Amino acid sequence: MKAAGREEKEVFARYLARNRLKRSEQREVILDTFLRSERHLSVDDLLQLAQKRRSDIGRTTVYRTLKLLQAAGLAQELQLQGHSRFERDYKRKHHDHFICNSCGAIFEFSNPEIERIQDETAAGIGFVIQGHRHQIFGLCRRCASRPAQSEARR
Amino acid sequence: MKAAGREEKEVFARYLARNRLKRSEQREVILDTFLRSERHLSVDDLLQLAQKRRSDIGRTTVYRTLKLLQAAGLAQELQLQGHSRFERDYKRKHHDHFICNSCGAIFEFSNPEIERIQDETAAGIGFVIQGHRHQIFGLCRRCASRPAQSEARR
DNA sequence: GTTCCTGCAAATCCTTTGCAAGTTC
DNA sequence: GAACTTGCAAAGGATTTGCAGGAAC
Repeated sequence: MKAAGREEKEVFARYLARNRLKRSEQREVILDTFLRSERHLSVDDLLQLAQKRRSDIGRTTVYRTLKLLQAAGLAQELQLQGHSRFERDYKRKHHDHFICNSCGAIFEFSNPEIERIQDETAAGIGFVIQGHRHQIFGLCRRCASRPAQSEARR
Repeated sequence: MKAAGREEKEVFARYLARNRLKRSEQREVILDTFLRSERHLSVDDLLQLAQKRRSDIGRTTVYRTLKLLQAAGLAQELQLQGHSRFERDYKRKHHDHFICNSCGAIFEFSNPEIERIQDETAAGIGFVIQGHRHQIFGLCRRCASRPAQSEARR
């Protein structure tokens, strides 16, 4: 696989150009790593994966690059309980999350009905929606069926 | 007003007894302050209000007491963007929140339809719901109507 | 008296910032 | 060469923990 997220890379390049920022190998490695991962990555996950490819990448750069990716509309931050995770955001339709308290797995879901009700409720009180966060915690099928076993990995 | 949350105070007393914990004036002041406030308090809000009544109450004690209140089912933590706020939880029906990005105001709402859809969606993937968080960010009616004015207070 | 509480200071955890050296344009 | 990046170390902010003295039971 060579073209992992070609479109996103172009978007990023344009974003950098538009803001008179420079490309760098670190940024490219981080973005490519981010795009190749399907999971919902924590900063540490991303740092470790990126370091496999270029061991001198610093945590600071990962933080900074993630900020850029968010600004460019490529990544979205998921603020969970104590920490954050990041997921791809480019051309993805809006969705919410189920999060397993036991194994940490994250499942996405979306429901237009819920969105509609939200919009209507907001309109009812004159509230202008700019964003929202809808997370459902509990046990995934696997963890629910094998009760008191492994604890969270977080 | 004398009986602010009499029921909750009893619940707390029972919680302490059941866990072989002791009562203290600090805990009582903090709980009473918490119960008298209608707002969604931050730790600092609560600390300041409590200190008006007993100036030597420490921030640490507020944190610790809030933990107890949550364990006793009296308070619930609302994890917002960077910080947390706490609201009463005893015998309150479940609800979600609209949060104004500009003035920080918090409005509650609840909608059984949304809950139902959540439950059904969860059932569909064998997910056992233990809790959820549904927050909608944006501008409240007041802030939406007077555009670029005051910034968040947070 | 024993056990629990409290406040302070120190320690954590996660994230951001200052800065000197290295890169990109 | 000017402007931007990087990694490190230090700084921040929120919350937790260790501990000695004080209160509750």
